[in-house]
Amino acid sequence: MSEKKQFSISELAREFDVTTRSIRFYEDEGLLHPSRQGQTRIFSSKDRARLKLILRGKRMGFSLAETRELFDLWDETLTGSEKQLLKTLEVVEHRRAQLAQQKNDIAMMEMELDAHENRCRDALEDIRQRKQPQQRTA
Amino acid sequence: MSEKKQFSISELAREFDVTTRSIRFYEDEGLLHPSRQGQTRIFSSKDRARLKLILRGKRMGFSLAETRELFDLWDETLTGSEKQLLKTLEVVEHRRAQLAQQKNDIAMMEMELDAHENRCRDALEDIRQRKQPQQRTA
DNA sequence: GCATATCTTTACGTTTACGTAAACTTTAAC
DNA sequence: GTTAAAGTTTACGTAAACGTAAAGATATGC
Repeated sequence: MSEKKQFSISELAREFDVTTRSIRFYEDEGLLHPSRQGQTRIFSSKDRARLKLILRGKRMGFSLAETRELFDLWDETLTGSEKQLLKTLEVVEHRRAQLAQQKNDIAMMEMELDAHENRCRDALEDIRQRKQPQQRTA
Repeated sequence: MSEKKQFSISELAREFDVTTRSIRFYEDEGLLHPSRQGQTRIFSSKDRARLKLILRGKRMGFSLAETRELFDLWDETLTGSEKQLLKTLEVVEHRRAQLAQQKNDIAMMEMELDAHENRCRDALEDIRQRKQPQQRTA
């Protein structure tokens, strides 16, 4: 079914454009748990998926600690007590709120980019027509 | 028109829940340019707006350097050469791509949160009914 | 059998974004 | 006139997330 089940550290590094140092660091921090063949790390497709999630988290501005918190919660889901599960639901709600905030932030920023792009194009027009920049109606 | 035009450092710190240290740091890094009354910093409503943007950038995972790049570009728009303006448009496009990626990331994450919340609720049901966790159909 | 490539561990260095403390000035209150 | 509150500069400290270099094991090609 799946494309491949095992990966070397440099394969993953190439695929996701990160250094091997980073991958080893993520393991040290408890975000990845590759198995070993002798001394050499063997990464499963689950590790690969997790690496993808780590990098997505980084793009979203999450710290490694935050991403690890999520990983730990997911892992707990099968074995957790009622109390743990309830706490998980709280964390999930908190993340949702964060995402809502981020969506808002993105929308605002997009509007600003639109506005500034327009100003920029106007300024370009003025330059190209060798006109003095005119006062435009807001 | 505007609510207020001048702010002390601690007023801004309270309003946005940051430390004065951070605000001074942002000034050192060239992100804020308060005027001075003697030795004391006086922040304008423009500074206040910028501080808001800095913090929004942080929520979105931008570094201070990235936010400063935007500020500098905006400031350049009025005085910039054609070449500078064209470069600005490039940067704007790049930011748009980033935002598109982030929106994608957020959508994925929301789906995962949904899935995990459901799993979590199922597990809770099982516990509350003192049943053995059954194999559910995927 | 020796070079090359890929892997390993260990460890110190670096950047970013502040925290924290010390020492001092200025303004307001009593 | 001195105590308290808010401001200042200077400077060392710190956590996160790696970079970078050293020194060595392991396998593969020629």
